[in-house]
Amino acid sequence: MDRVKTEFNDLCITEGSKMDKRKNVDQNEDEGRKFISKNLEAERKRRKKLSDRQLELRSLVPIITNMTKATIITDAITYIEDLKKTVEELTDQLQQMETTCADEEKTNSEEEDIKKWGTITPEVQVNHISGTKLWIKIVFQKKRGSLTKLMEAINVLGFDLTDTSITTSRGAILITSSAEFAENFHGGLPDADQIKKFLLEIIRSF
Amino acid sequence: MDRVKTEFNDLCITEGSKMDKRKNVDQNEDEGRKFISKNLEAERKRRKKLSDRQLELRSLVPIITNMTKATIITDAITYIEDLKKTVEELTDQLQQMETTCADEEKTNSEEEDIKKWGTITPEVQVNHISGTKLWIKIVFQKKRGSLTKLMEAINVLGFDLTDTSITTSRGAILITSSAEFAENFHGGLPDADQIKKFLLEIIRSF
DNA sequence: CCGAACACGTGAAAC
DNA sequence: TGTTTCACGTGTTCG
Repeated sequence: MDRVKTEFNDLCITEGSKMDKRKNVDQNEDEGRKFISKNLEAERKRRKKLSDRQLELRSLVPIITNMTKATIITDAITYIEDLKKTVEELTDQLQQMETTCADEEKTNSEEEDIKKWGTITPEVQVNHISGTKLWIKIVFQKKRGSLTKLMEAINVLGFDLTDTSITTSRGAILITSSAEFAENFHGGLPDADQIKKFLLEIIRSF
Repeated sequence: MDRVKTEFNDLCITEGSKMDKRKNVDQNEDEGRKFISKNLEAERKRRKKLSDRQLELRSLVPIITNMTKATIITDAITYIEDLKKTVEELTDQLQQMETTCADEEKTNSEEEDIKKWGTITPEVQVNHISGTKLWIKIVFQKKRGSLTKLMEAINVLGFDLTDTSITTSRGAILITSSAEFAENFHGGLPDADQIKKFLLEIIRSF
């Protein structure tokens, strides 16, 4: 693959088109005399250095379409562009990841803040969703049998809890639930505010 | 900064050291005649192309220590190395992120597997921990009022649930809880296996 | 003046 | 064959 080193070290005499601009010509002889340019070796060195650099660059680039000098640079360019692109994509993904995980940790910390309150202020939220469906959130300080009593009370109200989540921590209980009003229950659907007051009364009675 | 374009388009005649290896020399004249090499323009074009490539490469690299050709390539090399490094770091970070988040998602997927069973096989686990403390795990298919009834049953047994976690999903209920036997309850502490059978009976009665 | 960097034209080899 | 790519030596410019 490597080209044969040309051993062409013949002389080269330049001739000006109009004026004789020659500087390093041997004044004594017009005849072909051996003359070496001053910067011959320097130029050789420079060329070698440049060649080495290009070789090094080529070794870094994974895909090489052609060994030629121009294509080496082209491949390097495309490679750099690819790398830039991947870096962008990765940073985007990582940022998304961080934001999502940050949200989760945020809720966690919020919960922990609630836990650290020590004594919980009772809280009841009742939201009417649609038809016989309600969304309930209850927070209260746990006591002996309080959860069972609350369940009984809810059952007395004529509700059934669906998709319930109950979290207890350090003596506090947080309940969020979708509640559905039992159709076969006697009496009409109570008002959301009524339910709220009723539940709050029960919790406070604990 | 740009070097002045040398308008040196003078002719160049090469002279062999011993033998005359000239090929394209005008045979009629030994005197300096205008002679153009065949691939003169081609070479010019090639050089221009190469120069353009290098210019393009230089435009991509952000930090440039020197305008010289060799340093351009060197800077490109260091830039590529930096990009590689950042890509590695980012992939590592992202992998860590994914693994940590994967754990959370794993539990989720496990739950989802449970959800997909469609019909749940009732399951009760009761483990004696210490003294009056038990650990209970209950899985069963939800029905109207089943949760309340279970709570009542547990209350009847003389237990209070502490640190309870109730998860409901697609009609299935999973309860894990630390249960404490009420001291003031009449009768002795039942056997764990007895409790288990009792709870299982209740669940099956739903 | 010297060293570094460059564009140039050229011959030769490779495809 | 011709086209392309390369290394070479050189003149020139700039610091």
